This record gives sequence, C-alpha cells and structure tokens, in this order.
Amino acid sequence: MPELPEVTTIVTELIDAGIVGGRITGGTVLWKRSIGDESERDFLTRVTGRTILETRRRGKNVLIHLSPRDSSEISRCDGVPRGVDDGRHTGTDADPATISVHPRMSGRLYLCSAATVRTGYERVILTLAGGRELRFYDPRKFGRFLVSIDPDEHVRHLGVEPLATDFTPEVLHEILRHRQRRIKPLLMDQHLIAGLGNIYTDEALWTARIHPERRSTSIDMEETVRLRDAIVHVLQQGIANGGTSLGTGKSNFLLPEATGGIVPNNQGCLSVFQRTGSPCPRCGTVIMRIVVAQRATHFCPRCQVPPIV
DNA sequence: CGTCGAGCCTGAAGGC
DNA sequence: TGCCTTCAGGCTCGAC
Repeated sequence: MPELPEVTTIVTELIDAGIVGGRITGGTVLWKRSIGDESERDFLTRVTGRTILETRRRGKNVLIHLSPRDSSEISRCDGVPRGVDDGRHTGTDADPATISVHPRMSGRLYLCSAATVRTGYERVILTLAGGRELRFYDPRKFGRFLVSIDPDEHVRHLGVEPLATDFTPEVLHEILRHRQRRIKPLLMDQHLIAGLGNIYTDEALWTARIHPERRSTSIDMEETVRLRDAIVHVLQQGIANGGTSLGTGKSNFLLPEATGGIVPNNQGCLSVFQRTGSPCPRCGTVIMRIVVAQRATHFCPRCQVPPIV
C-alpha cells in the first residue's frame, strides 16, 4: 500500500519516463468515483490542452502541476472564466492547474505508449501528445485522481514532511506533548505528519523501541530523538529499495510487467511488519500482532515495553 | 479532544 | 476442486 516511499517511487518513475513536458490532448474516465464529485466532461475540459510542468510528492499524494492552456486554445476560448461549478471557482484557461493523485490502497500511475495493452484496472487515462498515455491504475478503486486550480487544495491539511530538514526532534516533541493520544494513530495522522502509513509506522516504532500504545505525552526527549531518527531511517531505506511490495496479488504495489518501472524491494528489510510469530531481529523474542486503532499492529513485546495502564 | 464503527472496494486466504 | 465467507487497508464522516 503506497506510503511515502512508494509515492516517491511513483514520482521517480514518471520523471524517468519523461512525463515533464507532456501535453494533455484528452482522456477517458473508466471509473467515475476515481475523479470525485466532478463530471467526466468538466474533468476532461479542465486538463485538456495543458502541459505537464512538474511532478512531485507531498505526503502520500502525487502532484502534477500543469501549465495554463495552450495559447492557441486560449485565443479560442479567450481566457473567459468557465464559471462557478457547485459554488467552486473552476478557474480560467489562463490559470495553471494541478492534478493531485492519492493512491490510497492500490493506486499507481504509469506512463506508456498508447499501444500498450491495458490491464483492466485502469481507472483514468490521460492521452498525451506523441502517442503516449498517463494511466491511473487502481484495482481497489479507493484512490483519487483530482484536478484543482489551487495547487494546494488537496494537500493543505497535511502536516510536516518527515524527510524535510524542519522535521527536527523539537518539532516532533511539540507534536507529541500537546496531545493525549496513543503514539501509533498519532504518527499515522496525516494532519500532523504527512506520509507514514501502517508499514513504516510499525517499523519506526520497533526501531525506536517504543510500544505502539504508549501515550504521546509519556514519550521523553531521548525517546523522541530515537523516534525521529527511526522515522527518517525507515523512510529513506524504503525509498532506496524502491518501496515495499507485500504478497502476490493485485494490491501489492506491483505493476504489470509490460509497463516496466521500478521493482519494489524493501519487503526483505521489514523487521516486524507482517512477521507475526517470527523472531525479533534484535532480541529473538517472538513478534506479536495486536489491533491498535483498528489497524493490524506488529511489535516485539520485549524491545517495546507496554505502557503501565 | 480522542476513540470507535461504518462505508468505500476487491483480491487473497481460509473454511468446508 | 470449488464455492462461500472473511479480511485488509487509507481516509472520511458521524456518533459518543
């Protein structure tokens, strides 16, 4: 399931495949819910005729920044506002636009020739000039492929970027000391820290030797430093390995072979996640699985001492 | 404020 | 072998 390292992998693939500079000439929406509340017609109108300027990651989102509409198209439409859609300003042809893609459980993006055979799991396809297509592949249909005029509209609520230089122990300490929550759901709260999901949260807590049910206020400065370092370490390792792929199915962050791309290889580096019953790599104690905030949670009962309730 | 449960989906895994 | 049930998982919303 895509978390920060997997989304970084998606962005790297798109850039390597030459997405920047691509001009969108049209598209197809194969699963309506993937584009949210917007109609297919409005959605395609808003992206067509624009050029991809930049692709980057923010939290677990892929952001694709688009140019204003081509000058030839602007002269045709005269830069007139397209009006207000359900009370929302939809922008003009002269405005830039941004596509934000949230992969949720199983979403991925890939760039390919229009001739590449489809898998049946594509939900949105944008056609690019020169016979290429940008495809949103999402077997579980949970992901979202949204367009907005405001480049921050879909990422404004996100908290600190854990790999940015401003994610210091002091910043993490401030996040922890002001709430009375269990540490695991707090770390996964995208409003506070952007990009951690179930896998990397379990791995970071194990690395820092902190039990997932500890109250955030009980974590002292020494542990906070360990936790910050652990978060950065597991994310960087995940990125270096091209992300994590689990299982053999359609939701394992693997693309069909024909699409090429980076093969994720971080699964061999996991210490506790989905290793219930296996020995802890540090002390040999059997890894346990519990449910915390409705999430499967894996930890070492010896390295990660439970809180005294 | 924090927690919990439902809903969105479908492939995989387990039961029989 | 094959049918049927259950489960996982990010995020949002509503209830308490």
